[in-house]
Amino acid sequence: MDDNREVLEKISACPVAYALNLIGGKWQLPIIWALKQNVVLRYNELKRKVSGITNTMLSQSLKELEANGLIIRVQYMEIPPRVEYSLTEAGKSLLPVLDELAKWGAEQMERSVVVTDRLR
Amino acid sequence: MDDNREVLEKISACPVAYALNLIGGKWQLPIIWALKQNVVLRYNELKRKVSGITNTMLSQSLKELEANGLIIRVQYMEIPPRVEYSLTEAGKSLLPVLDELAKWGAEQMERSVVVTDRLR
DNA sequence: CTGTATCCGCGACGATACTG
DNA sequence: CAGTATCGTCGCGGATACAG
Repeated sequence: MDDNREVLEKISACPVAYALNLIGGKWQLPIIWALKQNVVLRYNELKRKVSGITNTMLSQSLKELEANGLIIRVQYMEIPPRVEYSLTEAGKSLLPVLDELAKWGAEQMERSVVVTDRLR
Repeated sequence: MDDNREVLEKISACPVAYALNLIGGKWQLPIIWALKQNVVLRYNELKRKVSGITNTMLSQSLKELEANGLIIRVQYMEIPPRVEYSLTEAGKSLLPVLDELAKWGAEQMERSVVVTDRLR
């Protein structure tokens, strides 16, 4: 808990770092993107929409996003099980920012056709 | 070169991914942030401003940023050597977006004081 | 002063199998 | 259907030494 405070103080220095902490992971944005288009998605639907993601990563990323208050997980007590994911208000509030970033990205794409790389 | 096209098409699907490709590295934003404050910085000045960065990473990140057209490297033929880094127009055009992201990050910080984590 | 070269540890991530 | 458990690998990034 004291560790946490230290870390927080470090991050406080830069809200951007904090933001990247929430959505900087490899799959966070793809997931949010999918939820933007579809509003509500089940686990397997997400797995299909977010191309290339594995169970491990999807499950883990969803947990992080939920813990950070960006998505909501609703579980129905049925058989077979059904779980639905959607964006919280906080999650939705990110969308305009994402659009800004996308706009900038698009501008950059026009400028230089060559990617230097860092494609994980 | 054909590889590159393939990759580009993949990234084209999402300008955000393209953007993160340019500035999603661990040190890209800290470096840009430093250059925002100081306009022009020498190698060792950057190393001091960007706390925690190593030679390997600074050098590498600078190369990527330059190759992507976000910063300019000016080398003076003197002894001892002097090299100055600064933002290009493209680099500066990122700053408003960064501010937006920072604003969002700040909002999120207020909402939840607890970081779930993903602190690289 | 401004980097490059080398070596290496560790954590992110993936594949696969399995469970409630 | 919706995940968890386990294990392996891969490469990012750090430390250190050295070069122009």
